[in-house]
Amino acid sequence: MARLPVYLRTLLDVQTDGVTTVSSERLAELAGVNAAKVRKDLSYLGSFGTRGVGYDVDHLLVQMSRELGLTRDWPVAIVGVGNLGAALANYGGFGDRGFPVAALIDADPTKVGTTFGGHTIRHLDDLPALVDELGIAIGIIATPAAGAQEVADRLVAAGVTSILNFAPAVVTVPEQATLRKVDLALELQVLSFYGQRDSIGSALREELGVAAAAKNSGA
Amino acid sequence: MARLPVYLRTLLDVQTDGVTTVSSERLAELAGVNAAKVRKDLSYLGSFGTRGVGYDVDHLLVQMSRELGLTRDWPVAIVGVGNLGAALANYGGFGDRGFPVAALIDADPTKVGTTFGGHTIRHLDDLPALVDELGIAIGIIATPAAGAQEVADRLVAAGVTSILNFAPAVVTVPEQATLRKVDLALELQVLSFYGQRDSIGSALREELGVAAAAKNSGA
DNA sequence: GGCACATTGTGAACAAGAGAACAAGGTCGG
DNA sequence: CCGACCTTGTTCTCTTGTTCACAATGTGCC
Repeated sequence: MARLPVYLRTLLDVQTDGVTTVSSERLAELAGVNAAKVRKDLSYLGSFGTRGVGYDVDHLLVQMSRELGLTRDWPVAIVGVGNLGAALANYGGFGDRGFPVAALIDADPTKVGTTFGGHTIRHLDDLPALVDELGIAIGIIATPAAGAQEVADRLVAAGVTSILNFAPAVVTVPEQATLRKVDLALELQVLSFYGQRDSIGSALREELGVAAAAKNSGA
Repeated sequence: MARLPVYLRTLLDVQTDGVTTVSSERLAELAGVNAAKVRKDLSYLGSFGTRGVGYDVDHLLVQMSRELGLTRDWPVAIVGVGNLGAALANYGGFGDRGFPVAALIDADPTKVGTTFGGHTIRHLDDLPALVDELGIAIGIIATPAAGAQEVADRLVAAGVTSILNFAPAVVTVPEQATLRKVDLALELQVLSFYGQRDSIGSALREELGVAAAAKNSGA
């Protein structure tokens, strides 16, 4: 379930506020979803709520962290140290949350060996060794679109079965692996789609208003 | 439909290869989806295919660009010039695709006035003026979680109705606005969830195998 | 100790989305 | 000009996910 992390974050927030129990309704409000959905999602992990009272925040956090596999660190390798890869490597938000950047990888020989953000950039060919050595669990693809599929194949071959793809390309992986994608251009295009609809909406309202009037007067 | 941009990119690829017509089946294969879904999605924009032949790539691209509102540029404002915001500002992938970064905005007085990547950072209070002046159509929230909701409110108040939220927080906007979110930590947590399941899978197989054997021998 | 109240957990209706199958319609070869 | 073939557009079915509603159940008060 992709909603568990949202609940987790919400629970951490209320925990910080000193709250010890929370009802499904309150949690739903804070997480921006339906209360029934919250209860169903939580019941999927087992029954940890007390009827009449709600859920114990600490207990729920423990269970949820365990379910999400957040009781350990998951070392991440970033493949492709271009603009985006460098940005992600610099972005501190990963390590804080249990996903330390353990390796930077590129295929460009002029980049390999240089240091960036405390990491020496390694060559893509070293991937299997790095996986063994550092226990890489997750691979982030930040290459141009053209190289994405090959990188994914190599990651899987090296034993990395969790992949996050930032490249604007369709990538497929064998069933044993998990692939998620973040496509920034796609998000913007979807926004532009809605923006477009809204703006032509206002423009068309007049025109259609006129057309409708004409049609009415015509009929 | 969030799949249109994927089709668009795929069509651009095949166009580059000199292909002039494409069947729904081929398009589906390249886009990684079902052929029936492709036909249904495309028919939603009107009937542009020719039976027995397929879709004309150029024609489809024109129609699709229009539908997605990509016939014009959509100036983007990035709010929050921390690690992530700076990374996004540096990332060239936006401008190329019709989403030029028109403004960098922050609330921190020590950042306001400094220049980054060719843009002078402006204060959040200037937002309405910037929207008028530069025609900002899309706002990107790259602030810490705590400030995200306020920024969203201000964006909407200034007339920006398309918002992309990178902050790890639940943000709500009025119905007239469109909000999409990209949550990097969430993506990693989902991956860790699957990774966890797989690894406990192998660990549990033994244990459950033992347990099952014990149960069998006991019965 | 029992009763009213609050809240969970779940079953059942409902809506949305995906996939398969088929009819309509156009193209190309003869 | 006609027929075989190919591909679209659409309908129908099925699955999946969401929401509603209610019974089960624990808590605190009297």
